[in-house]
Amino acid sequence: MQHLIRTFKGLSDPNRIRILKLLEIRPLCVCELTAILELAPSTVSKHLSLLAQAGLVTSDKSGKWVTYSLNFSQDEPYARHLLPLLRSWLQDDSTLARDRDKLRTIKLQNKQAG
Amino acid sequence: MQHLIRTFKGLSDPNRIRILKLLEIRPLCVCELTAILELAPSTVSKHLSLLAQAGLVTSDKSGKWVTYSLNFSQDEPYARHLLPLLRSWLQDDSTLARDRDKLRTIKLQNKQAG
DNA sequence: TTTATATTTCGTTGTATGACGAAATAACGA
DNA sequence: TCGTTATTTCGTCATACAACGAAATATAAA
Repeated sequence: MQHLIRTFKGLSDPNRIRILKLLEIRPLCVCELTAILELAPSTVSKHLSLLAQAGLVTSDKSGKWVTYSLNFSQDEPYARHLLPLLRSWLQDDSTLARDRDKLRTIKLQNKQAG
Repeated sequence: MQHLIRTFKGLSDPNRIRILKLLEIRPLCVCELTAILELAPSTVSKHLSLLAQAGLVTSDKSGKWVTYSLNFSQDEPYARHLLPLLRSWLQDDSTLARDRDKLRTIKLQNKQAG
């Protein structure tokens, strides 16, 4: 029960939904998400930590960056069922569309910087 | 977005999950749920109000009683997809099993009283 | 009509949550 | 090494939420 509650709580915040909808596109590091959401890095990190505890995302550290991805693992049946539903929902949301636009810009900046 | 958040918040409390899992068995009035959950009637009423706002349940007043049911209406796609998932989950939870037992007892009491 | 039952609304209280900034930790680059 | 960048942890603050009891409303029963 507790884990299911944690999972639903993970899905119960608009900024966490924005994060999950961005991770549908590709895995992202905290700094990319921070730039798109325009929240403090500590805030984004906290959200990601909650999503990880809920089993909705996994993290992978490589060098300076911690990359977060959607978690479709067998070990997390709740996430495994809910993430595909979430993918099918909110396809016309304007905030999420703007976030996707911002992701494209940020990607470009990264390529220029790298 | 807001409605999806409301729906997930509706699912983010253990007592509301208990209510939904009881409504899987049959529609129930506030007083039956109050007796099973052993919470104040005002608390149960508040939970049901939140669940109704989330589109997860509907209410039907007849005489003294207000009966709540799971909402599988076309108008509520989130509930329509999430309630069947919830039905498939938590099948071995001991608190929920005790709640189901209590429902059987309460039903008997009602029959004796009526 | 009066009483009892069912439900909701309102006000209060303690706890949980989301936001931030400051500071600690880790790894890269000059 | 030293500074920069990325990330997390900690402390704080304002708001949201779950619980209760008291009171208001509505219906049934005596």
